[in-house]
Amino acid sequence: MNKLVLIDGNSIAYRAFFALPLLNNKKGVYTNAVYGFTTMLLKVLEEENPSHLLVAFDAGKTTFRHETFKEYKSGRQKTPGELSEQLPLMRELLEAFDIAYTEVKNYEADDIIGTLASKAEKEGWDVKIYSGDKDLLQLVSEKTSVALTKKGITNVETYTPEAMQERYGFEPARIVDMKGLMGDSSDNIPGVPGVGEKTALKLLHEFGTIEKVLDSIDQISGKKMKERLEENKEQAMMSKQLAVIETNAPLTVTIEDAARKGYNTDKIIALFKELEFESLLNKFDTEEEASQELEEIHFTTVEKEVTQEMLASPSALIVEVPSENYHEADIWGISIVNESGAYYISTEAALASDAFKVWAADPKQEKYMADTKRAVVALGWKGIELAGVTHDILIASYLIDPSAGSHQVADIAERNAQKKIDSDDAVFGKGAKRGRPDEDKLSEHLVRKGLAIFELKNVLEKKLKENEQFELFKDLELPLSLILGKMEKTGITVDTDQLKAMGEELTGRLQTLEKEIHELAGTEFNINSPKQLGPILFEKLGLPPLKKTKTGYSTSADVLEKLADQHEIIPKLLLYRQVSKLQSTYVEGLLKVVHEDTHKIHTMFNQALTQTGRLSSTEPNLQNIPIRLEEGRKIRKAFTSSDKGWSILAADYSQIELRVLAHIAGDEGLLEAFRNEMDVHTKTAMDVFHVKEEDVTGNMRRSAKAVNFGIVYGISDYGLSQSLSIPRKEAQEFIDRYLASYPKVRDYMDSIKEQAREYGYVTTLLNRRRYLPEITSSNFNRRSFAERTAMNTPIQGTAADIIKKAMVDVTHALEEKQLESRMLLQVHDELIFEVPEHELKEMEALVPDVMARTMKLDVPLKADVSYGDTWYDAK
DNA sequence: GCGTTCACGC
DNA sequence: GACGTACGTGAACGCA
Repeated sequence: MNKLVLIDGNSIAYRAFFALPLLNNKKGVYTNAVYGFTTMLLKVLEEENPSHLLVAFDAGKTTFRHETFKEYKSGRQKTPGELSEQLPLMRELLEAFDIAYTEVKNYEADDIIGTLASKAEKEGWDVKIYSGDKDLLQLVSEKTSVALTKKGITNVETYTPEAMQERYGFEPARIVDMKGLMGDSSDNIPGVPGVGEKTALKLLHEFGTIEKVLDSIDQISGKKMKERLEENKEQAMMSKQLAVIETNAPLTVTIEDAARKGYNTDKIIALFKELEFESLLNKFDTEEEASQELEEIHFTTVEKEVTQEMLASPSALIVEVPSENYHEADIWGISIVNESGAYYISTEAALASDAFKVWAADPKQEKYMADTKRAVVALGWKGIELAGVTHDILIASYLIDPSAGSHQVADIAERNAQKKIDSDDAVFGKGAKRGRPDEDKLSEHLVRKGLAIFELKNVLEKKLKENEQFELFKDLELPLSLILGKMEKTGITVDTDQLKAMGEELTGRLQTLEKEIHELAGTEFNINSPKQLGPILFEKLGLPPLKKTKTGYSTSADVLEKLADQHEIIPKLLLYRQVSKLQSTYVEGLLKVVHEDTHKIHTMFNQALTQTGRLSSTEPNLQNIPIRLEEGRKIRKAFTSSDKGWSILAADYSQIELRVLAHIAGDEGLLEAFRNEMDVHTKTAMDVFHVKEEDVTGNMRRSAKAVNFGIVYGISDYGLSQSLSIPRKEAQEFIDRYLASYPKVRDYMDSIKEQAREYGYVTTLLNRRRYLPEITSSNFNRRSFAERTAMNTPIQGTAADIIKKAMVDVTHALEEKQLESRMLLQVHDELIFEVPEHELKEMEALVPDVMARTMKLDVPLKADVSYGDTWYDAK
């Protein structure tokens, strides 16, 4: 059976354009709409596998509809230039795919689709239409279905006559009646003023068609509504007429012209390459990838003895640790590149060589690396010291542009030197397929990476200096990477018996809760599945669904909390969620990663990931161990010191972000609060609500705290309204009052946005940089997000700068004073140590002092400190 | 394997 | 009208 797919080209392009960030290729050509259109096209080809396929485009500005109504589509914002320049590219793409497309003067894409669909139906074909425009729904029939884009581009909702009935309660042809009543502001179709979707549906359900509605005006309730309908009879009829899709447009193409042909892979690859659609290329470019374009290289393979000649300074050094987790990990091989040559050294040869070990540990022997921490930790586990690293391209690349998705050698090379080398994934395979390649392939790849580093070092160093980021790189991030490596390798001791005991208790409670919940629900189901839980709460038990997700009902905690007193099951569900989170993520999750013999956990800090300069922590994440609820906080009892008689000491910055804000903005009110060591949320409440300290109520302080939180994290009025459960308008009022109270903060917010628009990026106190290309976006949401980011990043990023510097300073202080205490963790504004008893008093004074003095701001920095036997007790 | 939903921290 | 709202990581589910 023939199957014709018709795509509304302009509509899909429009959707794609707004759904995706403004991508462009190296030549500066915008590609996001073409990209989105392409992904949609590929999905259609794969899922529908149609025998016939055609893309319809709108032609020109005027259509036959303008004869009926000359204002048709007037007032519509003109298509952004960034989008219109992509339309020709879409045609190029369709030609490469050898897919039919057409446009017809005086007609819209809708009419072409309507005409072809009607012809195909008459031939008995199946038809499917893809668009973002609801008008097309009038074409739905037993033979024709319409897929409307929902969210993004490839996420569609398909309408059949049954689905129409379910959604609208009427047959497809009534869509035009609905539009006749409602109008359509985007097409400038007037309809009947005051009638929206709800009223239109009500009227149509009652009377059937627009004509019948207008014939029965006297039966309609509401004086105002009667008047409106009476006054706008003609306008309504005209609006309906405008909405009707022409199914007999004069076409030059026939449905047979839409027959699919095989496409030309070479053309597609060439176009994808030009547009830089890397991810899509893989689908077509299976064989070609290989090393054919790579430059020729020469190197020496060392299986036995490492000679002095190979160990020059400076050298690029690759220590290949291929597994994601580098603790106690295999090293596949080593390469060294320097003035004397390029060498691949087998791991065995290197580790057996005293010369190599001495060179590696010699701080005077300069090394350039990519991901120093990975190598330092992996070598550290094998008892080999590494020092003298003076450049790390991973860190340099991250500082130059944290938003660059990958900082792998191959990607850095491509971005910064147009130098082509294979990615690790291409050489080693990824996921389940990853494995050690044969020795020739491995050695060549490692040497290529070494050569790339040797070249890239100069390029990146130059960029860092241009950006005034060289000090940030050299004095902060590079030393920090070694410090982090040491912390990771040291690890933190976990009392597994304690964890296991907690696990058993939690299991018991979960079983009881599960039984109770099933009884209250009257049926057994998987409580962990929102998909199963939703229908039970909102259908079976009849609770009101307050929020929806794209796949069904939302059952998140904030929804459940609002329903807490409506059904006994709700508090039990909330408790179940809380307990099962503790069980799965924290008890079971942590036990899985505790080292059997040492009882230690070794996390990995990612130093080159966040857009703000913060660290992140994985396998496990030790930056989100529970603290707010007592129940969860007990997990911290399992984190202990590694030696008897030692303590866990924690020091955390007090309100570091707000202090940074006070400093950057120079706002007297805020500065005063900190200089006088006031409770900053109370102070904010006083200033925002214009009351005396003693008149600040709990609620005022709570609101003030939420606003401060919002300022620190850059949330929107929407975000604030969510956190305070108040209408968005009130949230906006809070923000306005805040800014009125702190005028210098308002000035800062304005000037930082201006700076972002002018330079395209914002910076922190230590010149960390974040680019914000969307600050000039014509899309409100994109632009707003970029603006909030512009305001927030200097605050959060400077706070990150400060604690990172404190870590370097503390490390130096520990060395200088020859203390045995060890730094174990960083949690954004907090440092955790293990401390022997005889150093406790000294550390208690030293750490907060170093933290406070690490940077001089216009406000004092303050750190609080505490200690105890476990992390729990350090409170 | 991958996307979605939920929940933890700052 | 689009559209989705601070940043991260991880677990479980359910689809492919």
